[in-house]
Amino acid sequence: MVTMSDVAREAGVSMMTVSNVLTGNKRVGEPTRDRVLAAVESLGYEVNLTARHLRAGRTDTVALIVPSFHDYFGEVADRIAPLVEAGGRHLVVERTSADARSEMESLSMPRLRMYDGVLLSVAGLHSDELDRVPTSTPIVLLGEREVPPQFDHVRLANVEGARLATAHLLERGARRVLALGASAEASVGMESDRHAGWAEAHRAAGLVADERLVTPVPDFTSEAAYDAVTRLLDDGMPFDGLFAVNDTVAFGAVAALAERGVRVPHDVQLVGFDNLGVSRFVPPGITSVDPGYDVVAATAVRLLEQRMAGGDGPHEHVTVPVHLVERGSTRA
Amino acid sequence: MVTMSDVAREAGVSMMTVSNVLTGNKRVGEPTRDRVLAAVESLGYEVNLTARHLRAGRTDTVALIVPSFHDYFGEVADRIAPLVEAGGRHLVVERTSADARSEMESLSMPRLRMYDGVLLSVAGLHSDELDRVPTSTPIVLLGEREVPPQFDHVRLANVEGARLATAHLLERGARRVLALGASAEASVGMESDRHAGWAEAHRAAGLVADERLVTPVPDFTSEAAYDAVTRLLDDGMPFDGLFAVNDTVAFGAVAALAERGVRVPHDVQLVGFDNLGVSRFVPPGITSVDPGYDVVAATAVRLLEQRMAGGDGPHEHVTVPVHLVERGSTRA
DNA sequence: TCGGCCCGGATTAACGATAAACCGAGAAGG
DNA sequence: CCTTCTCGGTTTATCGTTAATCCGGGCCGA
Repeated sequence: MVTMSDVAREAGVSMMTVSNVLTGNKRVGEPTRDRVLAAVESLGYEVNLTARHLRAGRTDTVALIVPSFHDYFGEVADRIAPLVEAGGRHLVVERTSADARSEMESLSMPRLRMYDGVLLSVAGLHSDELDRVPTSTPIVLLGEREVPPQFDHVRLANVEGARLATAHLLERGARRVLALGASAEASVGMESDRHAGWAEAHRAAGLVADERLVTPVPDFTSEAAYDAVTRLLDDGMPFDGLFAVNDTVAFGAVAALAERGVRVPHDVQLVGFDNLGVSRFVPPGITSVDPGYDVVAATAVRLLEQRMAGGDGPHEHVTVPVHLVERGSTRA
Repeated sequence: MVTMSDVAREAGVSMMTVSNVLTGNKRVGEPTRDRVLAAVESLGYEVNLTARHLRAGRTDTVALIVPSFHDYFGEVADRIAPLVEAGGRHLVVERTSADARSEMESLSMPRLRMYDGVLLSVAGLHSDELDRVPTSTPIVLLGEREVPPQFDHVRLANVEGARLATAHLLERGARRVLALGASAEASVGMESDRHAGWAEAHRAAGLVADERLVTPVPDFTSEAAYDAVTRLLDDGMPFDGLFAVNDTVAFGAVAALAERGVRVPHDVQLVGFDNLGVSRFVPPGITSVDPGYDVVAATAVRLLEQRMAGGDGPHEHVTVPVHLVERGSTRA
């Protein structure tokens, strides 16, 4: 492997001069620079980033750690990447399994220290587990779980989004609104927040929410949602509105309804959450709560860059506003 | 920052002993090990991976480089991750923009050298550009473009898949099959291969493919597909079958057809390609060519691990077989 | 009883780069 | 004419690990 000292010898200069030419950290005379570049070219030299990182103490790299590359996380990742690059850093994405053990492992200090900063999408971890995550590397948390105060945190307006969605259904005349994937029991997190919003919308409309309409969806997959809705239809459970806690769940519901001949929005109106790219194209177009991806991404990156720049102000906990995007799955 | 030498001092041993305890590379006596571990614990020491990498010459990390985190690439990434982990290495995902400049940059030797191996999904690069990519790091290419022979390469049976899809449509009675997103002109790559399969199926059935049914879709987005199909319908272009070069494109088509009141599969039968997770749930269920994600992932990882293990056999160019998954968008 | 070996551990020497200090020579300034 | 800069470059000292070697002593077989 050709090293910087080979280049230095070839060009008849010191290693520092080669380094300076390559990084541009100090001025180097024109003729010398040319000799160095020629030597680099002829030897095919490429800097060893690992060595640079060790010496410089920076990696110029930010990690985004997500539970999967799908759906919501894919959308977020695609938006975060250019922002990080704009800050002159490189983005890499790592995946945790959704389970806490592996998530904890991804958070092992050795790995985190490889990055100048980390955006961590918290899926499986509880607040007290996060408490033990070391904080010497700047970290910004994303996601709907409760987190300890010593982290910056970006979350969605979950309760508000669910309320918007449900209120929209009620306004359009739905009276029995399924809360698909929601849960009153989950101690804290997306599913309980969205349950709360669902309930709140009912109260605000002077209606009583029927808790029997709260239907769990294991792992929030389309498959599980499909199964759950199919079972409800077979059991004859009456409903004329459906709030899905996310669009992935909504897709399963749409398929189940279509197969049973239940028309959307004629018989059942439906609203999802996340406004995935594909949701607009799933007939009849899924009305969905848009999480403001660009704002989520921009906020997360801004917070992280503040920390990486050495900012040590109080930790921010930002709730990003959401808005409803109306499509064909609810009546005009 | 607490280093290994701090631990060594605290435990009253040499740094090498600490290193050996931590890596397990050499046997260390029970009492000594305990003292070391106690010191590690009490000081909160964590190994510096950057330093380890520099010294050891390995990073135990594999990079998967993809054009975006969406769709096909998300599916592949989710399957590759566990396989790489199973090999005792860590996976990170990097994104290139689809454009060649940025893709070339991601391929800069310095970055590639940070990894023990690289899985590169080739989107924007031409064969002669790839020719200039240095090969000192083991690389396996994924994707449908033509690639130079000095790389291992995993691709799909594109022509065969397109043929399968089109033949299925013809068999089910379709006579004017749109080739949405295909192109006879693209010198080489996914869109021309799939065009070839479309044409081949017609020949095999003794039919003449009407080239006017070949409709380009810029960037292969759902939006562009929606626009293209809408325009065709408005122009009164007759067709009763639709082969979409991928499911993302198919989604756009489905939405356009639904909005214009064209029934699937009654008026137009439709087949996609990629069999994305959501395709099953988009009413009426998208018949799609399944690329055998698990095989793609397993093959790519196997080839890469062979190279990383020092294998220097001839470079393999594997074409993964595909199969058709029938759903409601084509007749039974 | 003695040479050879194994074991647990310490010493030495990098891995490949950069920060910081240093230095000679010409230019600028008083 | 001497001091003080600035410029262009070199020297020195690590960054935090681990591979390779070395070493003392107990144990073994002959």
